[in-house]
Amino acid sequence: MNNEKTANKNQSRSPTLEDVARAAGLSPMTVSRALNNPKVVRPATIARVMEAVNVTGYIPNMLAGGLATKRTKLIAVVVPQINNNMFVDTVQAIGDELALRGYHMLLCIVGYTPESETDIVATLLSRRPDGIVLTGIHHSSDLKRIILNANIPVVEIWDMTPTPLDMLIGFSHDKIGHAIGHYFLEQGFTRFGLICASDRRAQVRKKGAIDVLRTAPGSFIREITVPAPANMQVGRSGLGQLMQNGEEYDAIICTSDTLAQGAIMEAEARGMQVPRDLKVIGFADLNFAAYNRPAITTICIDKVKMGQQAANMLADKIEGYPIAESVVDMGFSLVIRESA
Amino acid sequence: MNNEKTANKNQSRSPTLEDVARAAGLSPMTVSRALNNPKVVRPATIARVMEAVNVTGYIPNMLAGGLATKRTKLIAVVVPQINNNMFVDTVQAIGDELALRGYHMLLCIVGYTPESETDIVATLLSRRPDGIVLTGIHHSSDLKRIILNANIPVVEIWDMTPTPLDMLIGFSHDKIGHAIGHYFLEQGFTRFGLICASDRRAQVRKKGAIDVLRTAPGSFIREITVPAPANMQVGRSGLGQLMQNGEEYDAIICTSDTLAQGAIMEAEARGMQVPRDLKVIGFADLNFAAYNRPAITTICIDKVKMGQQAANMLADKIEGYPIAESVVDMGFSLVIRESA
DNA sequence: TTGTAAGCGTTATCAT
DNA sequence: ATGATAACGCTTACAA
Repeated sequence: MNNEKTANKNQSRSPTLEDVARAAGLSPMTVSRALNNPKVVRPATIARVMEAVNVTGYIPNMLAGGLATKRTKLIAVVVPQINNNMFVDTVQAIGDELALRGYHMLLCIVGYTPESETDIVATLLSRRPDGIVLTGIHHSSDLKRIILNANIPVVEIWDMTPTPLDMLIGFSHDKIGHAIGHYFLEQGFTRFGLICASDRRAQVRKKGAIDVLRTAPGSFIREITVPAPANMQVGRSGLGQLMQNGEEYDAIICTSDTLAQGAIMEAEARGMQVPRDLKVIGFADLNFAAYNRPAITTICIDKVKMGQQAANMLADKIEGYPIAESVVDMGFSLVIRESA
Repeated sequence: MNNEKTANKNQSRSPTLEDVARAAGLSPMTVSRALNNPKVVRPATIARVMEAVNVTGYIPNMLAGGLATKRTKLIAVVVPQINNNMFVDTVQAIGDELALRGYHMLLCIVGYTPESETDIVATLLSRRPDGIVLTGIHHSSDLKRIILNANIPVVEIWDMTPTPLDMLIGFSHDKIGHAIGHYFLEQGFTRFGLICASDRRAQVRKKGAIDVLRTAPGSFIREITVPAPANMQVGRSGLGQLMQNGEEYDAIICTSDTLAQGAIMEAEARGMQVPRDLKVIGFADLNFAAYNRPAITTICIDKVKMGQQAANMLADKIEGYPIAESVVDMGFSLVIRESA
């Protein structure tokens, strides 16, 4: 009996290709082909393999597979946060779209000021993902080095630059700031308060707005930075600080809808009415913006589409399809509701 | 010159332990130890290794490592959705806590009615995660079989049963239903409408409430089921349907805050005022509930704590620490605000 | 403290 | 159409 290897193999060790092969009376290689490249194996053989797979309860080991093929069907996704409504739609869209394409999503939530984005990405790369999604375009040179060294497709999202690491889909925070500035200037306002999160992209939006607002003769501009991630409480105290010396404003520009919501609350707590006494504008068109009282005027970006396209750009590149545009500016739209 | 292997190795192939070993003049095994079990190697040797790691730009290959050790430092997380505010706090908490413990999170978003949860989990298991988080306690027998076969720790969340697959942290939907029922009965109401999502857990909450409401003499109860995932629009039309024949209600019970928000809007659109003319209660204490007008009375569960504990139970079990309680009922609290 | 050899479970490649 | 063999990059177990 030459089955010393067969003996005591029915442990809790999970079945391997070899176990399936033995059960089917085939070689492991044939089983592998039946599973991954069925068109090159005889239908009858495939049936035997499937039977054996069911009998054994075989589940492939993608660690071994990935090691051999250098393809993991894994995409790493790096975002600052998901529970503040900013990125969650995009993340879900990425996950959904990747699933359709047969990929899994390794999600890494790093906060707004990761001690070391480089180290985080390095551990992610140790899983040998087939591609990676990065939020934003500002990365350390170390990060750039290791990621280019990894030689995998990258999509940066939520920002805009003509020179991404690899591919990019996003929008221009600077242009958004300009649009907000012009919107208020056209209405003849001159006194502006800005509540800005201590987040690099938020600051660009703020700067863009200020650049425009400054062009108005006799304009009064006061800005304040609050810690990221933004929440309503921080928005309230932001407006409080802007008004602490009795300053009066025509309009308050907030770098997120969450801040805007807080600012509106604070304004009302101080006996003002929005928009009658004060205009407030937010950013991102978060899920509550349309239903707030007053409904929040804001900048809308298509977060779902951004996620879908990011996922597909990655999958396309991984699979060798041509990429029509590797830098995509999705644009944005001003959604005028009640608050401004 | 015995370096035929050394030659033409400076390709774009990413460096391996062997490359580092060669650069450091050590064996691969020593490099491995220096990296993973430094206390058994001489400090001077460690320094040489670190130097070589920097020079080569080495990033470990966890596929190979996991294949050898059968430990992946990967946790699979399965949730229905993240962009409806229901599960996102828990998911973020799981991810954050896992990161602290040195694990990565493989996130799988499956919707409320996955065609085949079993297949989805099977592909997840092919990554050989060290543990898995499942939302809910109702699984097919196939699913149970493959997951028990995989022989890894499992935590089920967001529900309650004395007999989980392995570990469990959640709360009782039935008890929540009861609590809501009693809350309204105590106020002497008799006419109830229920808007329930077509989601198994929501239906249990609904049933729990009805069981209590029925005990009131002369009670009038009307229920309606709306498709999951719930959104505000669906809540609006839900109330519309409940009232389409001119029925009048004292209170509307919604299986989520989102539905409640929609029901409130519809009530107001019909000229009613909440809570004066109609009470509305929701579920989950989603982020907007406290700030809605009127603020939504709801059931609060500690979603963050649930995620943290789920992550830690898993990591503890994986790492061999004892688990104090493998079934944790987190309870819930009734948050009385304005809407009911 | 460091090194050697074998094996983890796949697939690429070459034979048959 | 199927099989044998050698990687893939790491760690376990043992030896030195």
